[in-house]
Formats: sequence, C-alpha cells, structure tokens
Amino acid sequence: MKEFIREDKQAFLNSSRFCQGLAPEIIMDLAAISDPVIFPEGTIVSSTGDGYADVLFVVSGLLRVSMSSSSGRRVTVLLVKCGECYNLLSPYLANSRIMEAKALEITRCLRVKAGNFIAFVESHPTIIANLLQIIGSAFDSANSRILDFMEKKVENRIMRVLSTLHNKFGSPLHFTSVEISEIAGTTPESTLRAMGHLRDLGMIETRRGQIRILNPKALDDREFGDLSI
Amino acid sequence: MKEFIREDKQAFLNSSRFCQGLAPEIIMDLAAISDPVIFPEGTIVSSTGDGYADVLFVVSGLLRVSMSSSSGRRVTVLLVKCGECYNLLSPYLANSRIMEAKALEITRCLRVKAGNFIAFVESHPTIIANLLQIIGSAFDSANSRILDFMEKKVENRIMRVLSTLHNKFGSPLHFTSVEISEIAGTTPESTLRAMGHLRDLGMIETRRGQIRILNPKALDDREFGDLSI
DNA sequence: TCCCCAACATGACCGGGGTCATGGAAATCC
DNA sequence: GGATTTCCATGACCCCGGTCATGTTGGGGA
Repeated sequence: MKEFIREDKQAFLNSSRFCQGLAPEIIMDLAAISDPVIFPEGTIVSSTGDGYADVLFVVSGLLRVSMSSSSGRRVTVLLVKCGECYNLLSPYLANSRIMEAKALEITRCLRVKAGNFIAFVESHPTIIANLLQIIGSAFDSANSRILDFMEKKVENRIMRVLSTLHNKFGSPLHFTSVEISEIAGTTPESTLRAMGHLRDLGMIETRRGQIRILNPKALDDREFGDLSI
Repeated sequence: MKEFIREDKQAFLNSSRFCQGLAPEIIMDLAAISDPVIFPEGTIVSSTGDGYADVLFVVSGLLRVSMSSSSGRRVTVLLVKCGECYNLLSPYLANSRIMEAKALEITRCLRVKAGNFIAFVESHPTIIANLLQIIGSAFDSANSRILDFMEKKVENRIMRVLSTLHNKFGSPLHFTSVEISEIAGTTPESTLRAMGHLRDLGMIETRRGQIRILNPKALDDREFGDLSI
C-alpha cells in the first residue's frame, strides 16, 4: 500500500466518529502514533485469546468482529467500516478477550499500538467522552438484542438487521444468508425463509449475494431503532 | 441516614472495584464530590428516558438495572451490590438511555453528580483503565448472553444464572422465579420447570423465595464463566 | 467452456418452550 | 385468625423454528 503521508492520516482521522469535535492538535498527535496496515480479504486480524490489543481505525474495507462458541455457532458483534474503529477497549483489558476479527474484504487501517493509545488517551482526557459514547451505544445495542431474542420472532429480528444494514451500508446489501443469520442469531434456513416472506410482501428483492431494500420504512424498528453493529 | 464522615467515604470507596489500585489522593478527591443518598425498597431510581446521569456507588442494598420493551418484557442487565457502581457511562451520554434502575431493597449509595464525575475523570486519567475494565466485562458478558440464546436450552441458561448469582451473593439466594427468569431471558413457568429438574438432580434446594445451591461445580459454565450482572 | 462449489430455495419432521389454566402453600395484612 | 396476595408447582396444548434432506441456480476458476 502506498504510504499515508501525515496530512492524509489527519484528514482521515478528522472525519472519523472517534475524533468528532476534537481539537486539531489532538488529532495531529493521534496521527503521529498511527501506522498504516493492510489486511487481505479473509485475514484473521485477531482471534480469541491471542491478546491482540492494538486499536485499528478502518480506512477502507470491512472488519467483522464476532464471538464463537466451541460448538461452532458464531454471533457477529460489529461490522467495522470506513471511519469506525476496532478494539477501543482492548488496550485496557489485561485478560485477553473473546472476540475474533476477520477482514471480509481487503481492508486498510491505521493502527495505534496499545501502549501508545493508553498514553494518548491519558494525555488528552477529553477523548474519553467520544470513547465512552461509542462503547455505550454498543452496550445498549447488545442489551436490546437480548430483548429481541426474548420477544421477537425470527422474521422481526431479520427485519431489524436488514434495516440497520441498509442505513449503514446503503442499498443493495452484499451479504449472504449465513452472514445475516449470524447477525440476527438464527440459522441460514430460517433467514432464507424469512427473507422469502419479506420478498413476497414486496419489502425486499434478493439475488445471489445481494439484497435490495425496497421499503426501508416498513423494516424500521419503532422501539429501539438501529443496532450498533 | 447517619451522615457519612469523610473518612468513612474514603474507606468505602477504597474497597470498591472502581477504585482498585488508585492513589489515596485520588480517592480523597472522589470522596469530596460524593454525597450520601438513600433509596427505600421499591424506589425507581431512574427510569427510561428521564436523563438521570449521576453516578451511584452502592454502599448497601441492591439496585436492579433493567430494560423493558413496550410489551412489558424485561431483561435484567445488572444487579448492583455493595462496592459496585451504577451509571458509569451516563455522564457521557447526551441522549438519555434505555435503562431503568430500581432499589430491590433499601439501598444506601454515594452519589457523584454527572458534571463532577466528568471533571474528576478528566483530572485523573488513570481512572480510565478501571472504568473501561468494568464496562468491558459487562459488554463481553452481554454478548455471551446473546450466544447463550442461540445455542443453549433454557435449563442451561438457568444454570449459568444460578452459578453467577451464587458466586456473587453466596448461598442461599433470595430471588423469585420471576427475577431469575428476567435474568435468564425466559418465562417464570419455564424457570420453575428447569429448577424443578435441577432439584431432582440434587443440584439445588428451593423454598419460597430462596434457592440453595448444593453443587456449585455442576452449575459452572465451562466456556464463558460467570456473567457480569 | 465446462466443472465445481457456494448460495439459494423449500419441504418434512418434531421437540423445546411459550402460553394458558388450575390448584396449593406460604407469607402478609388487617 | 381469617383473608388476601404472592409465589410455587404442574399439566395440556400447540406453534415457532432448528435440523436434516434434497434440489436448483449462478459465478468463478482451470
């Protein structure tokens, strides 16, 4: 990859959610401790228990953050796209966490080493607000998913997932039934059945590896809104 | 309530998880901005959308933090006991969150007003590590609950809940089937049936409002351990 | 171009658990 | 101490959705 020059890094960081509203000096400091890094499609960036603790800002591509059980079931926790970041918490957690990160496409990132990130945050405590806002919405989202499991049928969970993905990635969506099922917490078969029904209702169109949302309003979750994934 | 004197506050804060490893001066500063407050049993400390943003350190008693859907289903997110804290994130979140907090018993707390808390954290950035460790384990726990929904049967979820509660509160547990079901994400009937089976297996004994764990080892979750609730 | 694999699609089966209903026992209240 | 409420307990019903099986379609690679 062509090396980022410092101005590029600053311009990119300035547009990321993590840096919203920060003073330019602070962003400059962050740019100074970040290195470009690139992951080919399919790369396992970090896996369960490996203690990977660097923070990544995704410049382009897509990282899937998931956790799996020993029986092989996987739940997708985050889809980290351009402008978002991965592993904000890990620099602070001594015991290795349970997440795995994989590059679903070729993905370019800015990497900040764990130690540098901690020092950076401590010297610029105003960062904390942004950091906690990101963590907080992820936490609320995780808990609302638990409520969804308790009271929603599969089709409604799928609807919420499709609505969220549509608002995040636009239309058409490039996800397979397996990927959707790992977000919604169900099986590929049930996902296909549910999407078949939504197709009959005229809300979506599906092709191989592609989902087009025709009626975004109808998919909206009125109660808790979009997921933070 | 008898007013805390400053030495009491410091001694208490010093023993809380949030203050682990902090320098005495820092704990002194925190004590200086905390006020004692008391909630009678049944008090709704904060409810969905009210914008309550103060941080509470529970000195005695028990706070239940939960979120509910409009259909009335509730999931218990946290049980905040002596030495733990509630609302660590709220000072930083402008938009009001979706949690409700209720005092299950008469509960004494130390309260730190949102603005003071933010100022306190910014002037002592080393706090951040403790803060993020607490948030991080809650976040991981929430995601492991999602995995539980995908692959575990009700009885196994109940087992994990009982194991967690046993490690947190000792034996016997003073919870009803409704309370257990709101933690495990099921119905009171299914909770009673599952606990009936565990009783037949000799793992627990139950009386009205009381659960005695006879075989903690057998209830352990080998894969993800205890929940952070 | 052909082949192969991945993804889509759909049917059949069936079991876990949500729901409703009923009854009894233990605590609480006047 | 009787009455009322709360909680425990259990049975019957039945639907959702997980699982398995089978077949089709489409896209990419040699």
